[in-house]
Amino acid sequence: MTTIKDVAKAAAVSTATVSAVINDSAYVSPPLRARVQAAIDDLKYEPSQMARNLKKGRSQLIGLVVADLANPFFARMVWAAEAAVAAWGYSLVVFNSDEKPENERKALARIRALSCDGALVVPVGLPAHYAQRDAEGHGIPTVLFGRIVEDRRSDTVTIDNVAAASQVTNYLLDLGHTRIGSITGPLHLTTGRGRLDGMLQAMQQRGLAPEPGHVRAGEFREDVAYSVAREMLDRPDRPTALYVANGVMALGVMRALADLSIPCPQEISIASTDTIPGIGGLRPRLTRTEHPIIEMTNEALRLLVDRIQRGDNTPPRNVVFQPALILGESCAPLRRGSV
Amino acid sequence: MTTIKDVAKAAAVSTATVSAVINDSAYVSPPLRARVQAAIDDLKYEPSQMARNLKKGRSQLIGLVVADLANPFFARMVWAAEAAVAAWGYSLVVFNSDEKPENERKALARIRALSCDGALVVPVGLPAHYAQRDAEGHGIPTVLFGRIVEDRRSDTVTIDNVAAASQVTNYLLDLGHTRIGSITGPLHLTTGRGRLDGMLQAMQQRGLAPEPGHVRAGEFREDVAYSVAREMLDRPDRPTALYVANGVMALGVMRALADLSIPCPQEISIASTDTIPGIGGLRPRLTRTEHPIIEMTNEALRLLVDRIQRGDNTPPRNVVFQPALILGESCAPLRRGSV
DNA sequence: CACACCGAGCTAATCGTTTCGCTGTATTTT
DNA sequence: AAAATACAGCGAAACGATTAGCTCGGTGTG
Repeated sequence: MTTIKDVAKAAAVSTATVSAVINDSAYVSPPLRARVQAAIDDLKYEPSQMARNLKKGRSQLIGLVVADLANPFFARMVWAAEAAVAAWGYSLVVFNSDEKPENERKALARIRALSCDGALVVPVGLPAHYAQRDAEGHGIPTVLFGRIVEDRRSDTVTIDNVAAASQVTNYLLDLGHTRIGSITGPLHLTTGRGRLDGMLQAMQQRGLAPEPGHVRAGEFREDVAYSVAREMLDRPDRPTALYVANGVMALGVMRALADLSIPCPQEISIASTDTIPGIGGLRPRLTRTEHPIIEMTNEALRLLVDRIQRGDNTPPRNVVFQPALILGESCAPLRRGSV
Repeated sequence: MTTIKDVAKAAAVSTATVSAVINDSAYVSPPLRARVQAAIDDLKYEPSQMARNLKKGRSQLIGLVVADLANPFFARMVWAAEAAVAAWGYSLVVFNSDEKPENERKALARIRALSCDGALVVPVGLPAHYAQRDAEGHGIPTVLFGRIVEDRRSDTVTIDNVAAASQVTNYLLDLGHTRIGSITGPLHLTTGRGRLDGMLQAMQQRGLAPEPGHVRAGEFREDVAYSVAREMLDRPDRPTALYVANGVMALGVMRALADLSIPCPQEISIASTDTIPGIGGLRPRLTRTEHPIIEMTNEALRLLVDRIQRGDNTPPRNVVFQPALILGESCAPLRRGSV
């Protein structure tokens, strides 16, 4: 590899001058500058980011830890994040915790070891880890995404899960449904707990409550939702409407309905928070809330870059986004007599 | 941050000894070792990968450049790649070229600047760029994925596109279809060209050829496929069966069918190469080939790590995977009289 | 008893940059 | 004309680690 020294030698100048030329960090007379530039081009010299970063104490790297890369929601987040960090001049190092605290720990350790300038994390739920930013304000700037954990030291960007769920549930209630079931995610996550709570709240406000067997919580996974749905919907006392907590689960439920030959929305109404991008071909189209992943990701990175570049030490900010209800054809008014 | 010097001072030893302890690279007497370890724990010292990498001339980073992060196929590839590189002890830096040569160039430049130890690239098609590995064998080990470009210096991992397409087309032909159309990708890519060729070959072997208006090539995108399909299928002379070149495009076609109220497979048979993971809820289930993304990605990284770790300088290897035909319900035998 | 040898740890050079502070010259100010 | 200021460029010390080579006692051998 050709180094700055080679260039310096070739141009018969000092390395300091070469550095000044490539960084425009000091005045260099035109003729000299030209000579140096010629040497650079000639030797096809490219400065080593590594050495530069070691010296400057930064890495131009941003770590992204998502909870489940197989989930299209997070895949889309990677997409948005890559575009955003590239625009800011950083590169994105991606980690998948797969909902496992142990993996998350490893990822964060790696992020520290690589001296990433910042981290965007979808936490799997154990508060301890994120204390990167310790008491004295040291540590890697971190933004927590999507899920709230007990950490008053990081910025957070989340969605209002309770509102999302109750919005969807209210829609089902407005259609006349009262036997509403739910399939939600892990209750130790705010995305799981909050959505279930929102659903329960909405029903409670109308003096209703779901039947015990109609409330299920599992993992945010297609196959889990599929089996839960098959089991719940195969019984005679099945609900007339079902609230599903996220996009992949909704897909699992639709698959179960197809397999059980239960027509939707004729026999059952399905509504969910979150959806999968690009499945417009799926009929019936899902009634669901849509979450502004891209805006959320951009905002998260804006916060992060703020901290990184401005050494911003103001108290943590917590940005909460609101979901939007999008109507599909997966819900129908309750047919009298089917209760 | 605490450095190796701090630890050395705290333990009253030289930095060499500390280094020996953390790397197990030389014998250190038990008592001294203990003292050093205590100092390390005490100061919560973590060696800086950056400094270490600068010295050792590697970065423990692998760059991944995909052609379209918004495509679930590549999202899944990221998922598989992250897992694989983590298992090998590397971290994954992700780039999206978005099918634009300019972005790809930037990504590769960045990969070089970061001194990534290797690169896995889904090329957008211009051969020049990948000449990282120059004549003298220098440059970053690179594996080209999915698409073939004129570069005899890199390993490649691809799928047999021609076989995939002709397999699918033959299936349609076996069902009696003769008016078969196709919607494929950009013809400058082997994934586009090859699939179209495979389809044409299969027909040719039975003495058939598609009608000119039934052969369309566009981008590998849902919305593009949607509009092409709408246009092609809204006409009276539409084909009785349609071959679609990839998963997202198939989704777009299904959406077009839904919007046009053309029942599938009753009125038209749809078959594709590639599909989208996790859309089992979509009915009818698509008849398609499935591509072993995970195995392909693992294999690609195996090749890459081989080159990196063994400094393997053997001639480039080209691994070609075979797709598997999976039957859904999106195809039906040709109804007599509908030709 | 002198010799070589060995084991345990240290010194210092090195990786490829950036940057502080210096030098020697040229220009301006008094 | 002397003093002050500015300018262009250089030398060398960092950044935080690794590692070749050295030192310095202690042991084993002839």
